[in-house]
Amino acid sequence: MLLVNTIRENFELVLEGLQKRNLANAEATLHEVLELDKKRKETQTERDSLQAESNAISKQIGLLMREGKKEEAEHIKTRTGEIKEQIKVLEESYNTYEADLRQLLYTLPNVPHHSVPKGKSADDNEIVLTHGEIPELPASKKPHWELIKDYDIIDFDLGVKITGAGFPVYKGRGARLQRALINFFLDEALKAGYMEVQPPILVNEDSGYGTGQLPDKEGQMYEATMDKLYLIPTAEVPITNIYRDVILDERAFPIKNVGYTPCFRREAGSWGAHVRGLNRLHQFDKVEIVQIVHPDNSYEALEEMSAYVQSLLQKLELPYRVLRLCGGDMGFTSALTYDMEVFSAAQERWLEVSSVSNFENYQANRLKLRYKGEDKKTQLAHTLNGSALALPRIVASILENNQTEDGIRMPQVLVPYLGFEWI
RNA sequence: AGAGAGGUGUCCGAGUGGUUGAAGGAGCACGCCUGGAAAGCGUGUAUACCCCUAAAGGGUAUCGAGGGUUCGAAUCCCUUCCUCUCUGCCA
Repeated sequence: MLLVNTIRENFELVLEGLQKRNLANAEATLHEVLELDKKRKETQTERDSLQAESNAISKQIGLLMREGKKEEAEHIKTRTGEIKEQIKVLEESYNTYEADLRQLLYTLPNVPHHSVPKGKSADDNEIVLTHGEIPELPASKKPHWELIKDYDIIDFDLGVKITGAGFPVYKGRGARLQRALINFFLDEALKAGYMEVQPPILVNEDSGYGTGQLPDKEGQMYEATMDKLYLIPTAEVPITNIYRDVILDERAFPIKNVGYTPCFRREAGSWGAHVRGLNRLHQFDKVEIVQIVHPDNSYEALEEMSAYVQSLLQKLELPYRVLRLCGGDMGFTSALTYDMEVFSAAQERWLEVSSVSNFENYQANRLKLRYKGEDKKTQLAHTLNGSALALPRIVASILENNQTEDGIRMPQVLVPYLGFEWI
């Protein structure tokens, strides 16, 4: 959530930023925010002074009662009646202003970093770099959805039987590959200084609001309606919410957490020609990294996270590219996002396997995640997160890129985790 | 799931309607004391919003959350969440 103060003090910058996201009516909305905030303040000032008067009278009554001057006390009481009426009216309009303001702020996405390119869709994303050789595959090359059948390692039909489409069953070496990747990712993160956490994979409403899945995106999440809980779409939700309503000591920075969780996404209406096999699932595994840092260091942290994710891809010997997302393609809450895409050589497509974002204080504002520095002032922290990594597309590209006439070669770095070199 | 107890500031802990943002203690910070430290003494030690601001200062709200009674609520009533103990069930 954007800060009203930021909007007031940097109106032009905020406006420019929102326009980069192609937000309709940005200027009018920002003016409305300031107007509502002004009314809110005026109402509060009025309400508070009446409340102060009322409190003073009550105090006086207390004193009179103690002195036994009952009649005088009764007399003063009559004055409080009308004050209370007025307070009630003001209170109501204050609440309305505040609710409207909040409602409006929820509709405003984060202001993009100045380096974010303009653009409307994924086509306008900027390719920052491309790394690695695209493998030459035998003429008999197959996409992963055929390979998994040939080698009987991932079974979509079984998943349909048990649950439904998009819930595959991993079997044998397929299951072991999953487990190896999870362990590899977690171990690497530990080496990079992250603390491992195992959060719940069901979250409550407050957590949904904290990281911005709610309101408006409940359609993306599976909901346990009886208990009003949501299955997480990403570990970002529970891990970042660990720090909801927290005031950190500045010395605790940087906070680096890593967690493995399954992720659940309804993906309503997003199925099409390009989502065969492992390209899009309702349930998938992901290792997520989260950092909470001092505002001065968040872009440094973003670069560090980007480099870290790239190091994983390099170790897995996968060709990849890094994109800087344009204003039109960036997530609602992000200020700057790098997407990492691996080349899956049989599909001949780039697949997004990680998205690393700096949210600056946008999430922190909703989360009330603050820190206290040497000057004893409490200020909003900056939050970042990234996938490191999402498994299914990594699996897809490993299978496709490493296929040979004799089987599928596993990346060397995974062999100690797998206990085998070939599928 | 049933019965009971309870949720107060960083922590422990008092407080059953009237200058209570909240006694007392611990911790922490700063200062004094000391050769240095401990002890001791002193001062300070929440958050949000608003007013006024150069600074200082002032106001409102917050004692799990929400609502109610009252001139006035940490204290009374209702709803709800959570924790603990016992019983039941169970990986």
